[in-house]
Amino acid sequence: MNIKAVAKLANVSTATVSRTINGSPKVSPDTAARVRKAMETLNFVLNTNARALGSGRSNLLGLIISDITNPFFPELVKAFEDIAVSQGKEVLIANTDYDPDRTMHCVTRMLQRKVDGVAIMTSEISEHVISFFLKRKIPVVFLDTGEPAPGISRINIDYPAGVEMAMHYLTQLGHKDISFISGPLNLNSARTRYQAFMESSAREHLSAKAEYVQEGNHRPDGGYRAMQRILALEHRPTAVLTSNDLTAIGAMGAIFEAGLRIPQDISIIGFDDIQLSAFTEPPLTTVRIPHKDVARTAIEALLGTQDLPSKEPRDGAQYKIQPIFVPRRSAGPIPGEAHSLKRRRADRLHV
Amino acid sequence: MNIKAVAKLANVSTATVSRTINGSPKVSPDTAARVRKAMETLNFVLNTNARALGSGRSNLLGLIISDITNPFFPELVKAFEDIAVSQGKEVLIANTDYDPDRTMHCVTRMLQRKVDGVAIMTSEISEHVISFFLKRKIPVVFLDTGEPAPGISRINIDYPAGVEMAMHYLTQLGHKDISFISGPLNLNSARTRYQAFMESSAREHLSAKAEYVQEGNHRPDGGYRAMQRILALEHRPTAVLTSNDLTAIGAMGAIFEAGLRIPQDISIIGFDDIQLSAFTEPPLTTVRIPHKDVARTAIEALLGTQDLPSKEPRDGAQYKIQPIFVPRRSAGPIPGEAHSLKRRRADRLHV
DNA sequence: CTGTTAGCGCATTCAC
DNA sequence: GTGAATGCGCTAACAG
Repeated sequence: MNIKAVAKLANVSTATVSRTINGSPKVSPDTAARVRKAMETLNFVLNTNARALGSGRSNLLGLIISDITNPFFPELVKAFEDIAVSQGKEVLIANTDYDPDRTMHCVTRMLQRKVDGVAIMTSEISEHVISFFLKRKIPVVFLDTGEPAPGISRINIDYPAGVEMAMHYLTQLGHKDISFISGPLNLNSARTRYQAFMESSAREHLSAKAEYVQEGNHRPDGGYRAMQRILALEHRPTAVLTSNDLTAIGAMGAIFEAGLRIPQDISIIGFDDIQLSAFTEPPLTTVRIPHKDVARTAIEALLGTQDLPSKEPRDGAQYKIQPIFVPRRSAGPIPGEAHSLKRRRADRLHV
Repeated sequence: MNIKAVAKLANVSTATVSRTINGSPKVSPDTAARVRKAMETLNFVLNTNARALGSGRSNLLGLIISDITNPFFPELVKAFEDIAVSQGKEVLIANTDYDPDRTMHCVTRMLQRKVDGVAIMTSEISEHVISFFLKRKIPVVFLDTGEPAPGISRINIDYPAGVEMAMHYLTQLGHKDISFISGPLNLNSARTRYQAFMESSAREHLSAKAEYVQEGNHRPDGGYRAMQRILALEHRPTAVLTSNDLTAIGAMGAIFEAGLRIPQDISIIGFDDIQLSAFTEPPLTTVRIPHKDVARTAIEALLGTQDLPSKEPRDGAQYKIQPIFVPRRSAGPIPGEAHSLKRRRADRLHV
């Protein structure tokens, strides 16, 4: 059941079948119809491997992420996939699990399958690894860090701005002692957020005690443990900013277990705005990374201007994405002050 | 940079290169070494498309799921992928999004890429669709429903047992008025759990008021809304069982907003045991579906039926997986009773 | 508009 | 052990 069988049944050549499959305009409508009917009756399914081999194009877009288990990524993956499919592309996903060996394996897979482009959404990847793509002239788009270069575009999320929004919100509420629970500091992505916090903290002239910064692991258990350490401090902070929502959720558990209330006793703010954050108790105030924008931008960068309505440059483009502050109920005035919140807050079902 | 270039550099034929790549024992150690060195210096990467075309085998395992955004699935995907990779296979993932059209598209993708087997982890798929795989003798393993058949294995999670454990736990705590928030009842997977509840409810002689069962959507917002409806009832239940953890988390939000306490005023139990469930406040009592077992079993079923010489499709096996009850803190004695919990409960960091 | 032909890169008979 | 030759299913010139 290959193209030849279809050709025979439709009384045409394989070339004509191939043309109708690919929607070539130079096929007469009725032969096309005949071919389509033949495909139908034969239950013909195109062999993508053969097509890729023959044409050189795979119609595959690679997507490398750190850990599918972090809820931020599935949402990103879904958006990426939706847009890719709408552009006639497919997506090959690979998890690095923060492991260099495994990362190399992911890259090899991408190379083996001859992807038309790769979006690298984990910053834990060496420049050496990227060179594998560049040598083969495979477009690369990066999330998070660094400068654009020939053949490689960058999407930078404005972490400093995001952190600044959160910090400003807290200071406005009277907070002066603000803690930070970072991600694993051996990861670039986590360090970026950490540095943004340190800078913002200095800018606001806050007490930057070393013990106010605790390292987590971007998962709830790390946030839980880090928060326990913070709660054990002699001078406890009145607010905590976390490197991602999962960390915040873990931290909230530790706060409740200590018999404290959120936000009356301690305020907490997350980062990412995963779906669940609207449904924690209290709903989590957070800084949203607009994942649909990230996905759209990544695909735009990969495919260039031809296939998408926008007319951005293709090579070495740089995109900056602004996070969005989402005030919910986990952050409030400092204890003892009846500061009334002016800004509208989001509820569970809306923004 | 193909096999031919390697062959030339190593002074051998392409056949020999192919053999050393595939670890054929009939290659002399030192020619193999020479070939490997040549591959190294040329940065040779195998073209998987060509290999699949030439050999007929793709080394790809398909995995069809409903919605990557539901946290249960990433955990499953990860386990599946880990095991597949350890077996020298790769994984092609596809989301149906509960959409029949999109489901058909997923199946087509699998067929096009010539997968060696497919694990279908969504029950929303018609028998007609499966026939596409069976006709091509592609092994299929199903999660959730139905009987095994030639060429198709089934993994059944013992939902009735899981529901029974939860119900028994609640009745033991004195609960008689137990609500259920189902998933979307047009989905088989949701209906299965719903029916298990109804049967268990009848068995325990509980008040099976129609309004005690509310339909959700397996996402937090559905649980939230369904819970609001339940709380508006004149005779409010003392406990709620939900069709999955996400639903439970949404429901908890509604309970708190109504000014009620968990579990003092109302108990709640989830289903799945996603990672986050240990970190809700209070930690969610739930029924765990052991996703690693599911993944391992699925791959076993696929690989076991694959490389067999028989041309007739082998009869599919049937596997039954037992859920595990995970008592945490969201379920307690009925209001007003000082019933003390005998059983040990899991904390946030352990089981 | 349509057919013919020659690869794409690899696995796999067969010979040697 | 190794090499030469054939074909997997499709696309892409090039003719007509």
